[in-house]
Amino acid sequence: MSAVRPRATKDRHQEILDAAARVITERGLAETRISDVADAAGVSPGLILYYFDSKDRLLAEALTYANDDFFVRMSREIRRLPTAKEQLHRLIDLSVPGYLPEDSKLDEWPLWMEVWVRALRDPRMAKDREILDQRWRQSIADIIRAGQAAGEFPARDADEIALRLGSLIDGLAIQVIMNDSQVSPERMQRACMEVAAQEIGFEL
Amino acid sequence: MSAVRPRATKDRHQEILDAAARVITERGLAETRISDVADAAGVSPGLILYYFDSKDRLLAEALTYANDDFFVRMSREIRRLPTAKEQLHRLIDLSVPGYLPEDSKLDEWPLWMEVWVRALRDPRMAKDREILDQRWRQSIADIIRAGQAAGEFPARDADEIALRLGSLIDGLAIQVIMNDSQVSPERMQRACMEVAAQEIGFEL
DNA sequence: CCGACGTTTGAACGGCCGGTCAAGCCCGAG
DNA sequence: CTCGGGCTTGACCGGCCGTTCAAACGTCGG
Repeated sequence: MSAVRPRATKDRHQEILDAAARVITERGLAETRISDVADAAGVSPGLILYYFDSKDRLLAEALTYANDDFFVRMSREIRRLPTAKEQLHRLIDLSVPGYLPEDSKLDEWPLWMEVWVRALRDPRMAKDREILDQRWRQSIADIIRAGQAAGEFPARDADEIALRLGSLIDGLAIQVIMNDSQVSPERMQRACMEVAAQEIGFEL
Repeated sequence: MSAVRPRATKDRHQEILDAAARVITERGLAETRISDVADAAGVSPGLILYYFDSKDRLLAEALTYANDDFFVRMSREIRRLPTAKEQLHRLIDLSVPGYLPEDSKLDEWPLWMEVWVRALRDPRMAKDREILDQRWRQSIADIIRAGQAAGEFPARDADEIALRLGSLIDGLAIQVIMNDSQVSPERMQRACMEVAAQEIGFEL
């Protein structure tokens, strides 16, 4: 049946991408071998190269795929919440590494950092990174604008605030992920909420 | 003469570390080969391993060495300025990639990002990173405290502000370094100064 | 039951690169 | 001038890993 083959193929594709993302998360991009991915996916090494042109392409695809996936999940979850303030609160909580009890969800921050490093020299990855980052800022800005339109927040430059808040989250997340003894997840969460309240103009 | 040999040895050591830092900056940690460093230093590949135990050790040392060096240079330059406000201004300007006309000074941000990625799995590097990061926050906090003691700034929690400002700088620098079309060096500089003024409590 | 084709395997190849080493070089001491 | 010991070289080794490939497998259509 020709209708089942393409779907099976697509599944294999994604299975391998998932496995690759998992391996990269735990071993790091530089230490990830094709055979590691094969093991994680439960297939033979040869099959990896049957579905992907090269190791480099596979890893690059895995990085953007995983981050894109995280973003989609976050957006879907946030859209359910009624008020802008709650949405923002949730976005921050989801961004703090280790703050919420993760249900077997791989941490996206290490993958993000690999994207950064790779994007420095890989133009294709640089383009993907910029798109993902713009979406990230955009989604923050959209929440702020929605809150302003609903009268929740006073009128201010949403894009500028989104840039600052998003960058602050990035910078803090780096330290939290490194287990910095001075920057606990709780402290990061609090700092983000306070800055958000102050910049956007709402009460905590 | 036994007094001259140790100095020559130390020079060679540093020459190689410098060369390694340069190579890592332009090729990336993962793509840096021993022979690249040898070429950059103008010596033979064998000599690299005469001075360093292994490639891994060399690269790890080079990363912390270069970042430490940058930090020392920044501190020295800042200490010359008379007021806390000027010091802060200078610190921000120096932190914005590509904002000041660089005089043949290698950009430390790509090296920082390599440190982050490596620190995720290398405990020794993790320790060095935390120390460097603490110094970074500390130096911001010290400037703020000095300004408060001098009556330049109102009394607030200097450590908390330093954490926020430092993290904001990190997060913004990432995007600037990636040549993000929405985040120019000028925009980063302005955002940092405005946040600093607002958080610390001074007029621009 | 057969043939065909997409999928999967794992052995084998080949290049690359970290690390070793024996040999020379340089320079100062005696 | 000669000796000695660090310093430097570059050829070489060995293993690792990305990639290739021929063979096998399984499934579906006829």
